[in-house]
Amino acid sequence: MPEQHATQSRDADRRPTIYEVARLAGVSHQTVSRFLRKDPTMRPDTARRVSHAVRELDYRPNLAARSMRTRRTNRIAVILPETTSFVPTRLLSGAAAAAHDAGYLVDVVGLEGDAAARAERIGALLQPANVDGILSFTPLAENLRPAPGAQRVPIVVDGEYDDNMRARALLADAKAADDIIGHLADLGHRTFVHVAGPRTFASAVNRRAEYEASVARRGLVSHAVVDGDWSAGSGWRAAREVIAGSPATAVFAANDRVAFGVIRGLQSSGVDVPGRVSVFGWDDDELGRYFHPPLSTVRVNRESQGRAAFQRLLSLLHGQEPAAPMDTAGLNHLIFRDSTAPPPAV
Amino acid sequence: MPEQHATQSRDADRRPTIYEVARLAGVSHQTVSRFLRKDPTMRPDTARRVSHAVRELDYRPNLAARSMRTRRTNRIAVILPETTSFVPTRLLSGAAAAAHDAGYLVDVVGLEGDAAARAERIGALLQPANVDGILSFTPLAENLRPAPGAQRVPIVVDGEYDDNMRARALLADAKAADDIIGHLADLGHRTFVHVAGPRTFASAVNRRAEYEASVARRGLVSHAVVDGDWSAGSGWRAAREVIAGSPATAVFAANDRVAFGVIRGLQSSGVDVPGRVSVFGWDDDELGRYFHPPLSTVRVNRESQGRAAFQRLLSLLHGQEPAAPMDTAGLNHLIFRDSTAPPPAV
DNA sequence: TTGTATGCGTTATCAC
DNA sequence: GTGATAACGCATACAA
Repeated sequence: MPEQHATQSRDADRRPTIYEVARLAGVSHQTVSRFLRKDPTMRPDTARRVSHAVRELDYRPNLAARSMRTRRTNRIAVILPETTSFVPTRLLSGAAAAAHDAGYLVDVVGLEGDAAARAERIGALLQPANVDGILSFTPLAENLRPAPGAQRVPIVVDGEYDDNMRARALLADAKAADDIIGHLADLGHRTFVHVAGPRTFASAVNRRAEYEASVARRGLVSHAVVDGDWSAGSGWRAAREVIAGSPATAVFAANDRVAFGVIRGLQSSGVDVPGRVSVFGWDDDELGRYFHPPLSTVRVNRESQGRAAFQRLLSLLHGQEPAAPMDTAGLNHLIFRDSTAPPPAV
Repeated sequence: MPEQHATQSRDADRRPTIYEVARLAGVSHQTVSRFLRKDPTMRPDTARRVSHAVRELDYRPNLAARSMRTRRTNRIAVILPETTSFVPTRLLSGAAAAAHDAGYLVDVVGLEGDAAARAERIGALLQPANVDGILSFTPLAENLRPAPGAQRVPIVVDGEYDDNMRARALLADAKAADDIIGHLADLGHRTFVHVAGPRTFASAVNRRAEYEASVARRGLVSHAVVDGDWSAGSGWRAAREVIAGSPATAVFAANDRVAFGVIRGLQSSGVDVPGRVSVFGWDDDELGRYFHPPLSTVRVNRESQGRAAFQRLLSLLHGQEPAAPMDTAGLNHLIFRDSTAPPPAV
């Protein structure tokens, strides 16, 4: 026999539903639903009664039930790169904060070590019924891309251009990378090395591409591009194995951590920084100010980059095209300190 | 008129449900449900037909519907400290990976700047109907603690002892902090300074408490405890304003980043490290190996700490008491490098 | 071994 | 302005 919602008291260990609220307020559950949806066609008096009952029972909506009916989850999934040792935390913070502000919950999904069971679970998660949108901070493998015919969940991959070649962070990144090379060239440098980040990071891939493009455009020489992994160790090794003793006089490091390793590696090889080799970092890690020498770098507002990424997703969710390319100024900002100087006189 | 699930074709832009699968496989939706739940009482032939239909339609379960019926969400919420500039990422990675392995999805919630709307949303999220458990990496304010009479969602606050005074990570932390003081005391140090982390981090609070307890136990002198914020800057300021010129000969920094600031701050004041003052860090940040001098520190496996935190939550979810205090060895490991040495001869 | 009926908590539709 | 009723997709109880 179907339980009568409004007449029978429910188990004590269960959260109240709109039926309990309705009973207490002396209205129908429907009216409670209206109240929760802030329906303006309610008599103020009724609203007050309902409101009181809601507080009295400390009612909280059941999100699953709501989502089942509305076909909206108010959730987004954020996909993180598989490198367990390095999470783009500012990006995540920014995106999560923006998502929360917009009323969205955030599911985080790591892509590390895809056990079959986890892959299946993630596959389920990324369905339209389970999540409204996907924000990825790592390039998506084919298996996660939308299936051919399937209707797709809106996806934004941070660090990839959209169909109209608009991606604020990317344009800013490209410009900054180009500016770095330009700055070093202006100082007189001709031969460069880039210590790159892992290819699972869109930012690393794009930075590397722009480095190569910029050097080529300017008729300079790229002595080498060394694969790195964001670690100081990779910078250290690049310094000792590739840079020291090479004709390169300027190094563009994928980030400050790598730059730190490069500097220390060069110093350990008796190579003066910046007397013999200049080093440029990226991220404006606070530590850079305390390095010896203080590190030239790029200040990136990753928080707002994360927020911007979510905003792009939000536009998609609203069915709008992402807004026109946003103002890119102020996102990245070059900071010149003592790790860069003119190359030694020939 | 109620739509007949099995007879009528549904909108093309909707994911298939078990009804579609059932129709294609020529069975009832119930049988499909059995298949998905891996019910062993199925005839292999039937299972094969269903399995085929599932793949054919690329069926994925609707998590909301499932959770509404089962009263389990298979989700946990992870609460992060409000400091937007610093997310305990390894902890998060470890916890998220463990959660995913156990079949749980992870919702991240930041506690930063609680606008009313966000607070409400978070309040909703943390209901039993919406999440099976809560894992917090920050001490919980009263407003988030379970209401008096309300049945509660299992909560684990990493860095807080449980009712039986068991918390693997904590015990390990306390031991390591005590070991640091012991090591420095063995070297001959008598007067100490601790540069602490922010009080919104349980780890910082506990580390500080253990520092004070250990110094007192050993009859040593704590010249000062300086409030810091995990930043190199806070270490730098502590060094120049408090440590340099003080009688302290040993500094226990809340983490490596702070330690780096302390070292550079001391050096900038003409104080030799470790000749005049020894500095001990915490975290074994890779950069510490490249510091000048290389940094003595504590290797912490934050990944496994995160995993352990989730395991404690999982025990609660299974209705078990958390297992007996786990082996604490191997979680923290002191690393002695050149930033610590005997104090200057008196 | 498989099928039928029903409820989970919410919102949408349509009466009144 | 408010109420009755029907789905949403799935899993459980029970019947066959």
